[in-house]
Amino acid sequence: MRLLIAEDDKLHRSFLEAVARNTLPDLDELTITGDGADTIAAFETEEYDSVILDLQMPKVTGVEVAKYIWARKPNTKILFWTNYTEEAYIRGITKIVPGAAVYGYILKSAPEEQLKLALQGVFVAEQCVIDREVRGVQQRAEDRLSGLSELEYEALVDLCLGLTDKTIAARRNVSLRGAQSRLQHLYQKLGLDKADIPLGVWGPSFNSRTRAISLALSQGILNADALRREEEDLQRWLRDNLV
Amino acid sequence: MRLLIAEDDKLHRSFLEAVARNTLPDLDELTITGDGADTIAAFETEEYDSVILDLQMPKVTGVEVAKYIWARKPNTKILFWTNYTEEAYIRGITKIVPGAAVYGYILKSAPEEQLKLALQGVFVAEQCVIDREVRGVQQRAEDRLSGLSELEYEALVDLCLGLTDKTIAARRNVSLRGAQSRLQHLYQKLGLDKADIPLGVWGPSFNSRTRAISLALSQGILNADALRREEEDLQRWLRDNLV
DNA sequence: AAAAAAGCTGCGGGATCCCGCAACCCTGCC
DNA sequence: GGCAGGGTTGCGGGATCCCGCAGCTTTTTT
Repeated sequence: MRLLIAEDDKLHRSFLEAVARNTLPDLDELTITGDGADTIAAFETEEYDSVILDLQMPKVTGVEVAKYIWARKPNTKILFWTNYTEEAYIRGITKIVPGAAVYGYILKSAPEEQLKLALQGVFVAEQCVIDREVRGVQQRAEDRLSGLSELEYEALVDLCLGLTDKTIAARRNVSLRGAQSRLQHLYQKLGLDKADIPLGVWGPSFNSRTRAISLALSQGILNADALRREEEDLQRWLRDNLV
Repeated sequence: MRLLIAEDDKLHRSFLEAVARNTLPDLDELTITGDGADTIAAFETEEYDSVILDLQMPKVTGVEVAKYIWARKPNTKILFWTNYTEEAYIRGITKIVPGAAVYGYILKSAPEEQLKLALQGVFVAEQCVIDREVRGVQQRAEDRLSGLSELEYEALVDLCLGLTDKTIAARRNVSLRGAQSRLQHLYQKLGLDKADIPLGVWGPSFNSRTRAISLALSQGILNADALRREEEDLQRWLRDNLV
């Protein structure tokens, strides 16, 4: 068994190494990398069947690394190991996980015992091991009443990047009204129409557009990391469409 | 010497404990807490002259804890120990540090050697020890050309919370035009007028209001944590001003 | 004391946003 | 076939936002 560990915090790194070494008896080879780019580089020169991935790494996210890995070797077993249960990450992962891949999702705050179980479950028994909390978020995201549809999520991203309605329309290939319509649905889903809005005497207290961002952030649907990644996509698109 | 360590990640917790124990010879008492509320509780029952604070803790931030501590015992020595150099935190801290307090600011990513030096510097020699990187951010924030003034920062916060111009005006006790004027300056400072904006054929690509949020987040002027705290202030204000 | 800088304010107007209404696709289902 | 549901589109209008211009006060600088 050949294991690759990608984690930028050195403490967690050595901790993971220690636990892996005495939980996985048939560990032949172990490599450790500190950021996304290194991880991909390592994966290019060597063969690994198992990977532990920290999601928030400088420059290249864990999600992107996973995407890269699965694009090449879809049967690589990946254990995601992260701090928070941000919906943005979970959404990103469930979008790229190939049909019958083996993977796990565990929180850094989980007790060591759980980590050991996850290691064995994913890498030895080849099961999917998803943390309870994470599973909860996943459920909610799939629920089409409380969760956002893919279209609404796209709209949210564009909104948070600071685009105008017109630009959103152009980017997503819909009419102006179409873009506005998506935003409208987004507002509803986020609960912007609800009594959530305490009307003062000065009319409505909130600006839907910016309030939507605020809500999305506080509910963990989006985070700064995810936004940074989306910003790059946007810049690429802008370059290609300057006309 | 009585030391209090507040840190939610258990790995970092034990690491800190180990380093503190063999760097500070005259350590009489050592308490460790895992979140902000506990920290404050501990501080209420016992006396401590030195504290190590993680900034991002669940519920009550390190900044708030520091505020509490310094409000009672201004000569408590505090070492802030955190992951990132978010301007929001730095701004929060420099706002509450009492005149001649002894404190330090060090990054989790710093080598162990630096941590040891900081421990001794702050707790023994009673110097202020500020990490280079952090110092850089601090400088820029104080620079009135690149940094935001307190007023502009307030406007940014209100903007990010999703308020309308009208509500901002009411909250900050200025006229409607006054609020808009602040926003206008904010946009300038953030570089929203610059060539940063690649005009497509569809006119301007960005909505100033939302783009400002995007920029502020990506530049680390604000973060989700800081916003959550501000949201609470806002809710309080809303309650008091429903007329 | 004079000059400069920073901030607040009213006015006005063009651009943008938000959204109800109605019509028109599709797709899937009875 | 019929029919409901999700998504898109055009139209129209009221609310909001953005900002230049000009005048005012306050603070800081010279």
